[in-house]
This record gives sequence, structure tokens and C-alpha cells, in this order.
Amino acid sequence: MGLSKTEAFSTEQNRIAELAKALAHPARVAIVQHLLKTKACICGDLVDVLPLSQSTVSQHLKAMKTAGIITGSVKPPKVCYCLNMEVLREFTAAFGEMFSRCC
Amino acid sequence: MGLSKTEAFSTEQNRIAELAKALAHPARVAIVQHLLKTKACICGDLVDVLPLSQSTVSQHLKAMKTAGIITGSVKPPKVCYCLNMEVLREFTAAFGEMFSRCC
DNA sequence: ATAGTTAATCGCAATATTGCGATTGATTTT
DNA sequence: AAAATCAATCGCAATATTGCGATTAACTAT
Repeated sequence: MGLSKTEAFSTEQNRIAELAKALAHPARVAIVQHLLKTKACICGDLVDVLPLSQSTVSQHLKAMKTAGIITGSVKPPKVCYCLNMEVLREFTAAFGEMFSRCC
Repeated sequence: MGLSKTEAFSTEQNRIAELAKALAHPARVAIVQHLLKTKACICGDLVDVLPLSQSTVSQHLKAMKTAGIITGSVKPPKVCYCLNMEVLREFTAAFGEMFSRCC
């Protein structure tokens, strides 16, 4: 049906999947990489760097913001985007814990 | 257009996104967790554990196999699934490297 | 040979994602 | 007040994903 049966899985499983999804697109990886370099930047900078239109970049940013990976603070008419370190730690902790024993 | 512009991004960015995508669904997280516990199991076991039909589980397994996260060795009529430690290391290395400096 | 077991695949439907151009809203600059 | 800047959102189209039942393929066991 195209509908992820989220209710059938645990909160933890859904959260981990959500975090993974937030990085499951090359553009989003590129956004993270750019934010790692620049520490912070506005949407327009990302549009310059990425091979995508402004509206598409804006959508990716929205998705990443919803997952919590990044934050956006408004300084009109600009919006300053940053990585959310807390959530990145959550990400590495979740997967680190998961795979620590086996590799 | 619904088409990821993969060719516009680097091989590395696409690979990282591919790995993330392989875990970007609660069912796939559950599959990994189960394989961590059992070390190895057949498809039918996963069908018993997951709230999804056999065909759907089979599809998820195929996707994860394509990304390299798991391997499936045929012992007819069963197929034994395992985590691919090499690729899990690739996963943790990629993200660990990425986020090591910041958090 | 026949029946049983297991998992992949096919065919279908519903929903989600990806992408863009155009528009809109908010705020600064002139 | 008017124009410029920046980013979010709308509306649309194309493609991908998710899910299931039914079928098929590949063996084993009888």
C-alpha cells in the first residue's frame, strides 16, 4: 500500500529508521558535509553548492529539520542552518551501540 | 520527477546515502537487530518475528542484500541470512569519520 | 514420481519521495 | 512607499517505495 507500518514497530526502531532516512539521499549527505565544513550557513549557500533547485533544497532541509538532524534559526530574510550535535550524538550512539559488539 | 539525481553527486555521497537507505525503515532495523541476536537465520524466522508478510520481508531482504548490509547463502530450500560485517564496518567508519570531529 | 517446504518473483494498488517552476511572506534596503 | 532579497510553500508530474496475495522455482522427503 505504500504505507510504512510504523505502528507495528517499536519507538526505538522507528526512531533509528527516521534518523537513517534523514541521511538516505546523496543531497542530504552533501548538506551534512557542507555544514561540517562551514559550521553554519544559509539556505542560499547550499543552493549554490548543490545541483538542485532552491525549492528542492528547501524541502530536503525541512525533512532533515523534522528528523532533528539540523536546526534552522531565522534572521530575516535569511535562515541560518546548523547541525544539531545532540541528535548527531544520538545517531552515532544508536548505531555505534548496535554494531559495537559485532565489528 | 521522483528521480534521485544520483549522477550529480559523488560516488562517496551516493554510497553513504545507499547505506543509510538500507536501514531507513523500521522493518530493516528490526531485521538487523534480529540478526545481531541470532547471528544467522532463515527468511522464515524473520517472517515469524516481523509484522509483515513473507513477500514483503523477502523484498526488504533483497534491498538490504543489494546494499551489501546482509548476505544470503542458499541451502535449498532455505536461505541463510547473515550480517555482512565488512559492510557494517564500512557503515560505522563512514559515519564515525564524518561526525568524529564534531561530537 | 509425488508431495511438501521454503523463499523469490509477479502483478497490482496505495502512498511517499523527488524535483521543479511559480508564488507567497517576511524583512531589509533604497 | 517601492524594490530587492531570501526562503518557504503550493501545485504539479514522474518515479520509487511499501505492502500483499498468488504464483513459481528449487530442492527434500516420502
